[in-house]
Amino acid sequence: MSAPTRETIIATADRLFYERGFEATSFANIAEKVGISRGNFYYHFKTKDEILEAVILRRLAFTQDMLAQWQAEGKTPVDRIRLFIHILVRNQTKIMQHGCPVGTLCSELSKQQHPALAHATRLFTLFRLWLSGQFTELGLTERADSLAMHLLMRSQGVATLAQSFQDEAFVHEEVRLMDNWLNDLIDVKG
Amino acid sequence: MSAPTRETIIATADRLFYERGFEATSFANIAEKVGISRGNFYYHFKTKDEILEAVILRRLAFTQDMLAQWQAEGKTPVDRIRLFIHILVRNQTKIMQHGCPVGTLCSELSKQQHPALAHATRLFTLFRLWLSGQFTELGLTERADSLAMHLLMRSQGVATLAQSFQDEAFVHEEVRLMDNWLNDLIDVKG
DNA sequence: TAGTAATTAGGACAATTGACCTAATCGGTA
DNA sequence: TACCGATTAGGTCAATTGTCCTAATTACTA
Repeated sequence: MSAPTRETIIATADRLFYERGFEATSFANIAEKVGISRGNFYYHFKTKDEILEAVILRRLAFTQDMLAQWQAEGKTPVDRIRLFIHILVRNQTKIMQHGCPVGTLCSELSKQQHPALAHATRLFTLFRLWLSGQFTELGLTERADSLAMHLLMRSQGVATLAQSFQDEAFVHEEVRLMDNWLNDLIDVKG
Repeated sequence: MSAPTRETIIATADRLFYERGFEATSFANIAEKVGISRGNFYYHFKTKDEILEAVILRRLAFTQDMLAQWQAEGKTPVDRIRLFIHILVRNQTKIMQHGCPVGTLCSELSKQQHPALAHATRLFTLFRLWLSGQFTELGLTERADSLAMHLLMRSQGVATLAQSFQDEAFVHEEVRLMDNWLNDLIDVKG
């Protein structure tokens, strides 16, 4: 199996699924962007679900790498949680254009009642468990999972409204509120 | 023009767009559900964008009616804001199945760079202005719009995660937190 | 060099899409 | 009754979809 070609296909599909959505992206679209024939494409992936599966696996791997990097980069749990919060600012342009890669994919798969929804939700779970670990480390063991879900919820809400309203100031304001929320959380604790 | 047929088509399209998404719903799907021929359908709506426009207008009208009813039903601004918060519980089943009707539509139209996105966003704006009015009435004039966006953001986030995780308890917990948030807001003020 | 497996290209397939057309039928009016 | 516009049904159109097949080409090995 030719790793480069296959990897290029997955990377391109990943980008197109994010920018246009899964259903709206066709085999022809991907093949064209990659610069190969549809026949060649079919040699690597028999069905559309198969390429979707590969894209999700790729995203899972990339997400795990990113979380591992945050784990090394942030000196304290609070620093690390802030790294999560600030993806909204770092990826602001893309989020305002296409929303959150995880949220929009899950939403689409859910509507289509697609069996891969469970796999896609695993992406959320990665963040959930990682965030929950940070809160546990802060001594908020019992509330850790709820707090993780709460932060996930807020980032999803910001992404959705940012995509609709195209309002840059709103994103910054909500990120500021999340920072304050985090500060209050450790103030009360300490 | 036959109002009943046309209205039935719009209502059916509205439901299908919500359940399956706009792109994933075809003329044939709608016509079949309504029980008319595709030719008849085309008599009422020339293009797919035309039926989308009609659906958005219908939703705008229904939303305005709902907000007017809340305005009459809630005795205080706080009561009215709570009516908004608790749609998450009242429509929980549908939200867990298909997400928020407004958020998922805007998200899809944004990905397709569909010109009707601006119209769909008007749905958000209706809620935004109405909520902002309630906060203003509470004396929080300067922060009113930010607070409105904040509540919209939270309801969107809850809807997205509820759709992905299918977690009923999470929805109730976040609604409780929103209630507390509202209480704190008026405590600080008073 | 010869041969074999991996890879690629190009086309074909049935099904479905949005769009369009024409003929039939309906309802109310003159 | 005769007429006419409003409504409906059914069929057609080119384009695109996911899927599949076969032949050519490449890369590697004996």
